[in-house]
Amino acid sequence: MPPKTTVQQFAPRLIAWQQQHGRHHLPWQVADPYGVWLSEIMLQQTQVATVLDYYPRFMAAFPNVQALAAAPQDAVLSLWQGLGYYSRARNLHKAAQQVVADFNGEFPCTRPQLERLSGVGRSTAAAIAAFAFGQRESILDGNVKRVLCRVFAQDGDANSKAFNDTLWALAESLLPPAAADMAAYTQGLMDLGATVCKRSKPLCNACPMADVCQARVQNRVAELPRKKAAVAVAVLPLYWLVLRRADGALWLHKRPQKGIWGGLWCVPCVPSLAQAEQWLAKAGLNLADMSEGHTISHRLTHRLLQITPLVCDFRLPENSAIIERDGEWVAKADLAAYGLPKPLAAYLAEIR
DNA sequence: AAGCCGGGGCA
DNA sequence: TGCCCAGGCTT
Repeated sequence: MPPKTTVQQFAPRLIAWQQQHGRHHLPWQVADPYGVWLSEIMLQQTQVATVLDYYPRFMAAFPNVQALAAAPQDAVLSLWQGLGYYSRARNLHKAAQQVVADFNGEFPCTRPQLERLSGVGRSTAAAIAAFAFGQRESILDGNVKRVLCRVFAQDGDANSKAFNDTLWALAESLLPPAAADMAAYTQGLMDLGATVCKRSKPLCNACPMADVCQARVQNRVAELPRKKAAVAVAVLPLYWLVLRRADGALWLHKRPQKGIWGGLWCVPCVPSLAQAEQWLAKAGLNLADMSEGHTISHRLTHRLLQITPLVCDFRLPENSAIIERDGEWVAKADLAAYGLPKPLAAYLAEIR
């Protein structure tokens, strides 16, 4: 049981702190639920600094939910290029169509209804409900978990449902009573975690909770929240078959919606030289036609891709089976309209 | 409950 | 290099 006084003081202190020291000029701090929703999706597992780069371009291209719903998926994915977790973009697009079709083009205002939208879970739904509609719903993201684990000295297995449920219950017990405070309160949770109660080197001297923070009292700030068990990083070889026409056009195909880089456009991609050979044979080519580029290391959260480009500058054989395949020649000038995996975009920029 | 999904910031 | 970030979906 957390100390009662700490629970009582949490919200008013946080709100006062946010108003004085929090962030107030982020471009998505608007009344428009569409803008709030877009920012929340972009900010999933992505830092503010990164989103600041993408959000304005996306809003300019799709200023409202109707525009987004009507766009082709590739237009959405190309604007998402480089942000990662591309299922977010696919779900975002789908959710826009849900809002238009199921909610008459108006965002729903309650958390349960918001959770029906693709890509919107409990925390994101709560954020939209709180920011755009003043609903008394609590978020629980990485920042909030860290703040709560410290202020209330919560020591548990971050992967366990039981511990997660405890944190949800704690978060809800802390909500301010007044709807009018929900925006500042919710923003305060995020701001405190991001700028003061940081993962490493937290600025406890600047923290409004310093005198009641149980982790601080117990001298356990550095050990809470407890780290998750480390995930093994698998090293995976990958070969890119870069087929380039004399005019510079590249052979690309749209990747399946599921799996890595889902829905993005990419050069053919195989895990072994044997499979590269098989693929090439169907296009009337073989490994001897390919020149090997330098290997690119691309690290994801849980895997390390070792990508070796195999490049062929060739004139397409008249009867090559490649023209029967699921893919197309893409002119250099048109590449910007195609969402590409980050390392491929970087590689293509490098070889021009 | 566990696995999957990108890319980047930071120490 | 390891860890984590305004998480959610699938199995």
